[in-house]
Amino acid sequence: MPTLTATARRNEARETYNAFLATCPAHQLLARISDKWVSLVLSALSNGPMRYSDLSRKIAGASQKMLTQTLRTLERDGLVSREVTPSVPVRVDYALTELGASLMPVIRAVKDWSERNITSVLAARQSYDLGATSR
Amino acid sequence: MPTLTATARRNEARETYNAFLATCPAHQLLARISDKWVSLVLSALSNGPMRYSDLSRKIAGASQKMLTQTLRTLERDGLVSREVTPSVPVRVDYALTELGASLMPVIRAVKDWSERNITSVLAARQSYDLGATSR
DNA sequence: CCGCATCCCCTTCGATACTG
DNA sequence: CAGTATCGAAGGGGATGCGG
Repeated sequence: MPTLTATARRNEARETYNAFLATCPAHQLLARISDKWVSLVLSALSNGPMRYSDLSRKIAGASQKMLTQTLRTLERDGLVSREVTPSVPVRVDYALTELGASLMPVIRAVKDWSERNITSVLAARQSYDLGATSR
Repeated sequence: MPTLTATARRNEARETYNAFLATCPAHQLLARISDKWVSLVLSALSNGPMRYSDLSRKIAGASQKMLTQTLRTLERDGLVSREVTPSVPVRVDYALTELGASLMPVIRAVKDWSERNITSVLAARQSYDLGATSR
């Protein structure tokens, strides 16, 4: 049954490939920084440390849950630091670590490319969509 | 009822913010290139044009559906070109456009940063997870 | 003030089968 | 060879309420 073996081989190839992807540094980190809220949080913190509530106000689109979750993963990855002041009420300050700061130029590069080329992309989309309707 | 108005204001703030995000070039394009398969497809094509089946073999982890979908959006955004040769059987070639090629340095920058700093990130994770278990 | 836990929707993605 | 169509499972993310 050649069909079965072909399918089996495809599955095996996929597994192998995905295992490779899981250990690929570039891909892991791309996945991190491309998270919907990560770039916004890092950008906000690039101007200096902020309290949780400040971030919450600044990044109004994020739910509490997403903001906390994002900050946790960033802390875990050593990109931001978290300092708790056990006063009443509690105060928590977040700041970019050195590692986090070193990532900013990369984020800026993405941003720069985007702003330079967004018009081309938008034009391409319009032209593509036009072709679709006339078909 | 102050609670209600507070909630209402948060919702309004969120909507405004999300509307802003939807029109933000940097965010739109970050979302594009950060798609799981986009960087892989672009990297594969950076060595020269490839046929659909070649891409499918090279990027073994992607399902047919995802590969096609990815190629469609990239074509729509003007980052890759799609050329159909109506022979029997059909032959379709994909290639990077000039715009797509101009994006490669940015992708390379992300990759370079990742490879330089992955050890730091991994170390940070380990230390973070250690602290959690001992707590 | 900060954050965790629960519930629930709704999108996303893989598997499979079918067309030109 | 190069897709398209449909279905079902899985998980992201919001709303809400409680705890320190």
